[in-house]
Amino acid sequence: MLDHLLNPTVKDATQFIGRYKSSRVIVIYGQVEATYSGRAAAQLRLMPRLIITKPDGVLMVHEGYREKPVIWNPPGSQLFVSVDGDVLVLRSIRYSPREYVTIRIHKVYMVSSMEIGLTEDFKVIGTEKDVVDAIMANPSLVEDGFKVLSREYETMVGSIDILGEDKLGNLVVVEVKRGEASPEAVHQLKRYVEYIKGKNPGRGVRGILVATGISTSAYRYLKDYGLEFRRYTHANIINYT
Amino acid sequence: MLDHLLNPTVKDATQFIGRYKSSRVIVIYGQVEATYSGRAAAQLRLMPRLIITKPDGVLMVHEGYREKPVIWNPPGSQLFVSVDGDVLVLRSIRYSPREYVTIRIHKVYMVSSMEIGLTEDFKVIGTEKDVVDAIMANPSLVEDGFKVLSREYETMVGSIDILGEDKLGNLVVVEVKRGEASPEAVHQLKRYVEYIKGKNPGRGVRGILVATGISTSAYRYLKDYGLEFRRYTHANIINYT
DNA sequence: CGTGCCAGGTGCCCT
DNA sequence: AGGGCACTTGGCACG
Repeated sequence: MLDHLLNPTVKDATQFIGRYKSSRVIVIYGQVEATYSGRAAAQLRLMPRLIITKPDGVLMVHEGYREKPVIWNPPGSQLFVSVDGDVLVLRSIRYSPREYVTIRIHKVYMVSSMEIGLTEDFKVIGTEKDVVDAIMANPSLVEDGFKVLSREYETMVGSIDILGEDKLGNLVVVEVKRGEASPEAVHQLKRYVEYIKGKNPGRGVRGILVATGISTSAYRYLKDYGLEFRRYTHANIINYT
Repeated sequence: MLDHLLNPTVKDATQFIGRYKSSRVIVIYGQVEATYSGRAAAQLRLMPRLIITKPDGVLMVHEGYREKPVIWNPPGSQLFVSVDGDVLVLRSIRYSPREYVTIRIHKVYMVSSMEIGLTEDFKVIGTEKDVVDAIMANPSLVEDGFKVLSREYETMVGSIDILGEDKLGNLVVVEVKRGEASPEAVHQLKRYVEYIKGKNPGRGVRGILVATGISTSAYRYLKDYGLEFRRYTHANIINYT
């Protein structure tokens, strides 16, 4: 199930990788230099690093710190293994946009591989969708008397999370953020409100930002624009998901 | 330099991880279940997976596909190792925001570790900063006769990449994007232009979006708003970085 | 396949 | 520590 080679020859390592690269996750500890070129470009000098490949084409070069790889190609890339003298060479091509990663491994300390699956039904709880779902099920989470007219209402300037109506008959644009609302979210809401106002002359239009919190600067914009904020907590929505 | 254990006992694996967790990268192949809770929540049932820890506190649970870990905690988190019967337990705490990852490893196929450094002077070429640098060095990249007045000009609605003046004395707001410009970039530029117009009544104010390309919808907004687009290619700027 | 947008985004720089 | 923003953003759903 788990296969590995310690201090393999270049030839053995090449064979190992060739055998498993399209069906398994492969982990390589090695003395590595690497380059990336495409939309941008970067270069890494020789140093011990960790290489990971996955059967979907993922290629990552990890260093000793940080969560993200320092150089990578995403799923859908194609991996080629070859030998250049004493150096094991991995080349990865991403096709759209065109991006190249070349890894030269001067010394392989270990290469290992195991078949690893994918959690098909993986689900994160507490996403924006969950919040919108909860509001759809219980509109009063926005405010008393709120009625939903439409979800994901498409406009020329983007799609509105929820378009509704308050108890006085005003149109209400609701923008939902799953976390701390940023100024960008306020600008977004303002755009929607202006669009709806333009489409419904003479009718009252309000904008409500629903989020777990809001930054001070975002709150300032919000007030300047005459928009409103409604805080929710996980506890508010958990009963409706 | 490289250390590893094959099919270790829980006790040995625990010792191994405890010994290296604050100084080295550790890779574990194992039969794993995991939970995450914090701003959101998620759960993984027992399955073979790949665990990686780094001395800066990074903890990642990788599956057989995708570039990103399915569950993780970022740098700055703290890792605790313990044993629960026959199960190796990794608990990770991120402090701000408070988030918990718990990994239960029912079978360790292999645990390995190596000291890996960090490329201190790592530099990506072709970022937005590079483009702005190039314009600062050669303002005519924006247009003939363009003069820079200020970089990162701070306004109430965000910071303007470059504020300048054209040969006719109009103020020019320049927004730089390193890739394909999205509608969001156009809205951003529009905000800045409106702000500058408000601050400089009676003065001509233009807005120019500088990017390698622009999406069709973004271009429509741009034209609607009376803004301008200036394409650049990597070749344009490479001489000035 | 591009287009749009959320994400537990992460990382970087600044206050 | 928190704010603001770029990112080779990645990932997903949808036209």
